[in-house]
Amino acid sequence: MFGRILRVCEHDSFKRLSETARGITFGSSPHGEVCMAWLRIVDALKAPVGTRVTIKGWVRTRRDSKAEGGLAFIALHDGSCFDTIQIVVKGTLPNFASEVAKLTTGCAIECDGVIAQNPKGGNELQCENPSPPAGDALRVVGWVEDPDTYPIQPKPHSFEYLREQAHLRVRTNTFGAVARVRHCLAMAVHQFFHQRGFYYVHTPIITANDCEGAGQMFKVSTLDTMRPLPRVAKEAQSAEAIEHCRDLAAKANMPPWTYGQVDHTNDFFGKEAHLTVSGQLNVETYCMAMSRVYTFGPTFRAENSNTSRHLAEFWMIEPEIAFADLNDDANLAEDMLKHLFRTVLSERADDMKFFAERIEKTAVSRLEHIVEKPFLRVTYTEGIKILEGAIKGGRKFEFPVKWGTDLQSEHERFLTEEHFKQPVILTNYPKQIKAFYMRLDDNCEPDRQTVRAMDVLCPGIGEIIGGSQREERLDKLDERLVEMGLNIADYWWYRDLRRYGTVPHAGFGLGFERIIQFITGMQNIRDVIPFPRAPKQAEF
RNA sequence: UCCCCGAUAGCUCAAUGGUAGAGCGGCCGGCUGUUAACCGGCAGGUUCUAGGUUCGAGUCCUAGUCGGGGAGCCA
Repeated sequence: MFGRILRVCEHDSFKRLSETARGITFGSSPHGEVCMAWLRIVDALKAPVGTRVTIKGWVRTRRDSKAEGGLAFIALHDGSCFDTIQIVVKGTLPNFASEVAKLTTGCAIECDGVIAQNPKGGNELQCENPSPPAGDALRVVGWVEDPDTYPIQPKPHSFEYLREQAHLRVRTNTFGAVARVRHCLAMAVHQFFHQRGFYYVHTPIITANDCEGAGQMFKVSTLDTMRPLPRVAKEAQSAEAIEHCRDLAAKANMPPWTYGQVDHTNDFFGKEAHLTVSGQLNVETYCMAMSRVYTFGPTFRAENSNTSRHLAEFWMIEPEIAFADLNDDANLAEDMLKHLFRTVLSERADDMKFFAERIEKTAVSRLEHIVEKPFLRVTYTEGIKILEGAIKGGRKFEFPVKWGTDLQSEHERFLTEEHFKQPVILTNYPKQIKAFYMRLDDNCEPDRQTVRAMDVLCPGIGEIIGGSQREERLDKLDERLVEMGLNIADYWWYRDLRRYGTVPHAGFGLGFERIIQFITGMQNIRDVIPFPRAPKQAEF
């Protein structure tokens, strides 16, 4: 009767249905029975014509026709792919006038029907009651209570507006596509490292190191800072007075002030604690035993940054490789980026096609272009020469170009967007503008000392990766700590790595949201993370 | 944090200091295997907040809040 039907017959288990639907095979049932399987839309769009299935999802649009005694066309999405499936509902359904005709954008429905060929090509679902009838073929699972004020309409919304509707914006095609691409990339990151023998290390989110030194940190404390602070007046500070103050504070779970400073001895960790700004220092310890490791987790920066490329909470990927130098590090970064690009092009072709059509014309073509040829590698010093040459040629920059100073955004963008027009790995920066743990280059001119650092610059985004070979020599590391005014004692366990079996090693940090931005062409970083955290922004 | 721009119907935007408008969406009707459908009608407003200038402020001034772009910090 139905030509081809599902071989499997599942009814009520969400999990079993989903698993079954993935590996479903189609063909004639030996018993001729009618089976109703819940298919995700991605599978329904590929199912053979005549297959009888159930589909569940949310209405994107509904249009009506008076033809054939009344028809309703519903575009349904369920997140399984970019495309919606069209449900064609016959006017003969008992609940057609009472329910189907009243469906609006956002309603949740499930419908039974038969896969059919759409006159314009592709699959659609003919929703009709089975014979004999066994309940309504289209069932409304959840109504939209007031269609007039439902925030997501079937029309282009501004990203700024949708940011204020972050709990609903994933129902739009853009944010659905971003969510699938984000997932695809996260899986591809793990796949890339796993295939190359890296171990995934869960570095801590809370840290009591005050030595991370990468900008402003969020404080983590259980002290009740809402209460008045017992404090000892400067002129009355005696040992007894301070002790008394500490007692009071300990009993009240308050942060006592002594000598004008918060005393954290009563705090949860007994010392000042923060949210991590990087897993690098911790993951280096695992690198010195496991050889190839990486972290992939949330990272927090309390900087008051209001830009399209910064978040207060973002996800960072930080590999660390032992017995390796800066060149190995750059190779790893290049291989990883190319793996991510290839994976997203093949696994999320539907979403990438959308980004290329509606968000950024070159979204697909530039990735295809990039994976085909090696990244350029240029030293900082060569980069400066190129910039100086451009200035001589009449190019104007707001900031001066001078060896020994950090490159400004405009300089980086000039190199990657105008001069090379492709990703560039810039290496060997002057030591005074880089972190203490980066390895000093050998054989430098005395007044032009550089470190084995690298930045990967991409058109449109700027710096997407920052990395370096680490200083593995204890004496050199200590010199750098002192030079930068850091307290050597605070770094005791990090220094131990250089005392016990030290080896050359290297690593980098990749901002996960920035790579998603680069791939999708989404201009604001707040639109590539589900619930962005930024200054004055933590509503959801 | 600094510089610039903005805030008007559910959404996107108009409106010379002088009666608050359109498109989309919603509702009603027409047409239609439609698919960002189309055609007609209806409803929908404390013009971000608080002050000020003016006979009169959506419009000008001051402050604030929020949003956007750029910069710094970085990933």
